[in-house]
Amino acid sequence: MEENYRILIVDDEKDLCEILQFNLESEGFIIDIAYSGEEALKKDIQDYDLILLDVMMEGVSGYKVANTIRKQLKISVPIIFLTAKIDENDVLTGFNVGADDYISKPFSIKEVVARIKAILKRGQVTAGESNVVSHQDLKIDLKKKIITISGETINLTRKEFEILSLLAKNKGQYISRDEILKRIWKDDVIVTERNVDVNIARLRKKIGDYGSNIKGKSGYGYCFQ
Amino acid sequence: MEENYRILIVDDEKDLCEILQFNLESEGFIIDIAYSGEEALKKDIQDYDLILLDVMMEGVSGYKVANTIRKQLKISVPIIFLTAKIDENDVLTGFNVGADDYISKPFSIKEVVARIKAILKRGQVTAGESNVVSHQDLKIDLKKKIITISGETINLTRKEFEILSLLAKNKGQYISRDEILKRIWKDDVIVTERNVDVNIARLRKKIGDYGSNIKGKSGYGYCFQ
DNA sequence: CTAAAAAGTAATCGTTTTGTAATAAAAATG
DNA sequence: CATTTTTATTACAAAACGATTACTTTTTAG
Repeated sequence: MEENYRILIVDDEKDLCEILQFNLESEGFIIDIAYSGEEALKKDIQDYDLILLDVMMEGVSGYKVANTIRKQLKISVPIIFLTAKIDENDVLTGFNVGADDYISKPFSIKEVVARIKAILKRGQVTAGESNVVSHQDLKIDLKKKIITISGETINLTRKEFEILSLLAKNKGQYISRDEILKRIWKDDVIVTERNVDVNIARLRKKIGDYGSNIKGKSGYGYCFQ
Repeated sequence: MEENYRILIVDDEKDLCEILQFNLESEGFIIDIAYSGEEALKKDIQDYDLILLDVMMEGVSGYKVANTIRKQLKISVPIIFLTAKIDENDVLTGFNVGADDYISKPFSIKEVVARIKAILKRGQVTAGESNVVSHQDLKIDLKKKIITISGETINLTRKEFEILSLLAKNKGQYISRDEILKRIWKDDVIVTERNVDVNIARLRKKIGDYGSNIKGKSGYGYCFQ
């Protein structure tokens, strides 16, 4: 594991934190610690590659932290829950807030390391593949989230970018407004389908000549070609 | 999992649906939900890569849904049954109607995800490519919802496309107007049977020479041959 | 806290699709 | 073969759909 992954440990048991820190650091990870939920949320979550999160903490619980990270901060960093509970219901709650794994205390350090590596590896594979979609002079860098036309950067908003990416990734195929909403807006908020239209219009304007590459067809949706 | 697989969850337990939805979405799947068998059959089954189907539902049961998908709609999308029953007989019935897997409640989310991935991986070859029905030079891409004649795209409206697909999927078989209405118009609106005629006429015109492949027979309905 | 940017809403207008009804043509029936 | 029933076609009307605009709310960043 050559890359130096950053891991945030969130647990109010100081001793446990230190044991984890020591072992994970000797595995080459960069460790940061928060001793409470409140403290964790003050960190720049974006900066970490993985979070080890204790479920049972005074004040803001681990579930609450995870929920905030997912629903409010909208960060998809992998989360591994640490818990003393072994109840099936808890496992469900954990997954409910988007946990990537669930380790019950007491656990062996080996196990924790193995799971962390498994998850980080999993993310790497998908990260590795090509992340630039291009069509003639229009290039979409899916990872950097920028598009360029003849090398010149076009300033798109997040939604505009997502829509263009989605359409470009499915070149030649019509995608319904409903599907676009489902895939880009998820169900964070309930918005009208007109919203898609409006964003398409803004997008078309911004990408100039390429605007006409986005076709709309009654009853089918939009298509990039 | 880079490709965005679409999964339809059919279950009348709303909570369970949501847990599944949340977790599968965080795995990168695109989720759609139907809270009953009836609702499921109104969806465009063709659009999904996999269906998670509860067996025990009020009204139209999971078995019935699966049966309709296989026998009537003639769609070979993978189906995973979800069930509280652990009776061996039920397992048999499930596989009988073409289930690809069978998961008993209560199940862990992990298990569900693992099985879904296994099935999608298995069917990778077919899942990626689009489902095409062809007759000589006329090709109907059921997923992209496009028809081409000698490679040239023919512009069909949604209803026209649906009718042609239905007839082509049941090549050589007469389908009554009543049946066509039931399958394509569902019971959204009540329209006269003449409507079918009109759409057939429009369709025939658009597909040129192939128009004569759509036969009408008094008292029987229409047939593509 | 304020200003700018982004996202969302609503209203309007033009277009496409769909539905209906009238009529002509074809098929079935006796 | 005449009559009734069913089907095909056409023209038109209604409804649904989509693009665009102006405006409001929300979010972001300084």
